[in-house]
Amino acid sequence: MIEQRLSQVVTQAFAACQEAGEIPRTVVCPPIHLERPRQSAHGDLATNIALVIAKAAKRSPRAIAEALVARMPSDPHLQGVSVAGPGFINFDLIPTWFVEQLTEIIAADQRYGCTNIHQGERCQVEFVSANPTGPLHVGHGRNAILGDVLGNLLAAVGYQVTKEYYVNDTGVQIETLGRSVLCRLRELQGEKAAFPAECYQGSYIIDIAQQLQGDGTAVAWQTLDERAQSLACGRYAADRILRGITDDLAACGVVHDRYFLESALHVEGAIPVVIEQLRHAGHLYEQDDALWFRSTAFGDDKDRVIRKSDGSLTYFAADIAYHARKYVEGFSRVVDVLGADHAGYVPRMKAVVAALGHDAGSLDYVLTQLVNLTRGGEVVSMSTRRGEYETLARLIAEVGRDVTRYFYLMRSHTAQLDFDLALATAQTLENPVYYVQYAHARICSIFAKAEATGAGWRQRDPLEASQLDLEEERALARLVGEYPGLIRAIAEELAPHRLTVYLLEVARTFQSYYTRGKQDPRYRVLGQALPKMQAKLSLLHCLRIVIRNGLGLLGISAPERMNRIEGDAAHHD
RNA sequence: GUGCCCGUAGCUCAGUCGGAUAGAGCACAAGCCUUCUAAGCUUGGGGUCGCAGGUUCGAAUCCUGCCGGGCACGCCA
Repeated sequence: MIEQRLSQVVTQAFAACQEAGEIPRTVVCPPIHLERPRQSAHGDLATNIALVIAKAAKRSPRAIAEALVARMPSDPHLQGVSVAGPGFINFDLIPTWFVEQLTEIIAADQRYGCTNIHQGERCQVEFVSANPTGPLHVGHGRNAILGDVLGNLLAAVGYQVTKEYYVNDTGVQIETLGRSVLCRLRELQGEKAAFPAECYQGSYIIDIAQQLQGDGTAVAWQTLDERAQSLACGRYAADRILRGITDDLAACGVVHDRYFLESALHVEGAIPVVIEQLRHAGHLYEQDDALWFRSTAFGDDKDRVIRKSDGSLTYFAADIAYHARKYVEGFSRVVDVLGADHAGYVPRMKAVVAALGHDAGSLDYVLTQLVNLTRGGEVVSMSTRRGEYETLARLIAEVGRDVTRYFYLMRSHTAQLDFDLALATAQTLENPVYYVQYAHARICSIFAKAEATGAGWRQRDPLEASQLDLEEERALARLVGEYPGLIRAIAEELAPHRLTVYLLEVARTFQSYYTRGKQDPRYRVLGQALPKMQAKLSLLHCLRIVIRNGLGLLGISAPERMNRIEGDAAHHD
């Protein structure tokens, strides 16, 4: 907030310098980058603009900085501006600069951090989209949580977001699924045959076969021929598995707005239509009896087959129609969250979007790297074939929703993630998610106490700036003021892990401040003269808002009290 | 072989658009509870930012080449 204000001040100074001929008119004013210097001696905020434009302006950075400072309009929040080092401009703020900001935070409340910069734009986030041939495993979990939070973040900057799951409910894999179930069914009926190696080996297939037999469905299908039975089994199993997936996702707090079935594309006849469209635009050609899409014209490594020489369509063909449909539906921005093993798919899909006449930049791919699930240092196998993998459902049951989500979000999605179950469960006391939640609970507890003593927080009272005179309080105020800018940046970069880093810093700064109250009464909130307590409570309320809203975007609860965990008693010996 | 991701403290990882003396947690060492939750806090040790060049006022960050780990390279999905 203060950053916006100061960047305007700098922009005005820049314009004034150009007016005065101190900066050539050919130099474009870059985005003003204001940062919090590591050392307090370097002011409250600093900008490097003079260093950035020095070369283009053909003047020394220091000279430019001096000129900018000389022509800088005054601002009531500034008490000093200086040029330092190679040409940084350091800003010293008046001690009470943050008061308006706190007032604004309290007024914005639940909406604090949300902006409307993308108002009126529709965005679709497609994620999970796992084939309904088996339960979700921990790799899908990362995709699910990341996609869910990206959706929340994009909504926070104004997009009208739709969270979507694309279901491949046709094709080879569903046929294999049907055959797998049918084979297990035959086994249950006493037939003796080796279970095919290419079929799904997991025990859930047997469960489905048992259910089929148990509810009499299998009997009704006995009049059908082999292929029809297999197809029926496939549909039945896919439907059941998809329902299981939906349940597992719900257990993680992930709910999609829509499940879009691939079969719907076939029913609509959407694929021939989009093929015609591409052919018309000259992006297709026939070769070796197959139909090709000239994706190399848009930067792909090689052209891609849409219709195989045997006349059948590729998976890619359906996906083209699916993506074309997204734009027809009115989404101006599309985000697909995929596993990194599908990275090779990105150039051809962007090529499709471009070939259809859209900006390829409107389609973003977020690729999640591998998740290594370990338990006490040992890698847990995730082979679907052998059916030994660790399911997401089991992870949630064992670790819990909040911890699971936080762990997935803690690391950049561009890096592989080691998810240590032993750490997530056994070391709950040092778990960062509890640390952040605890900060929230502690603040709530202080408010409850204030209420109980009859001197509760009165929101309507004006905040008296002079009452917040501690350095730590200014640091906290500055931190919560950075929140909206951070959300904007994170939504732009599609990098939610930065929010966990930020929340941890907020929690840490608060915990440190809080604990000083044990020794130093000035740091205590309760028991102060009324105006001071009111001011401190207002600050704490802002902290509470930021933690609550931040955790909310992450889909993690912000409890008002934390129940003690067994084993903590050791600390009191 | 080609493309993408990763390499930062003993371990797990942050590090924004190139910025001032590279950070946190865990682990280790020493302290702090009559008071708003000690699930906490304070202090300390610990670094060839994989290696070598380059770009420039300045590089963990950008470029090139290597080394190491992962993933992908189909008329499969």
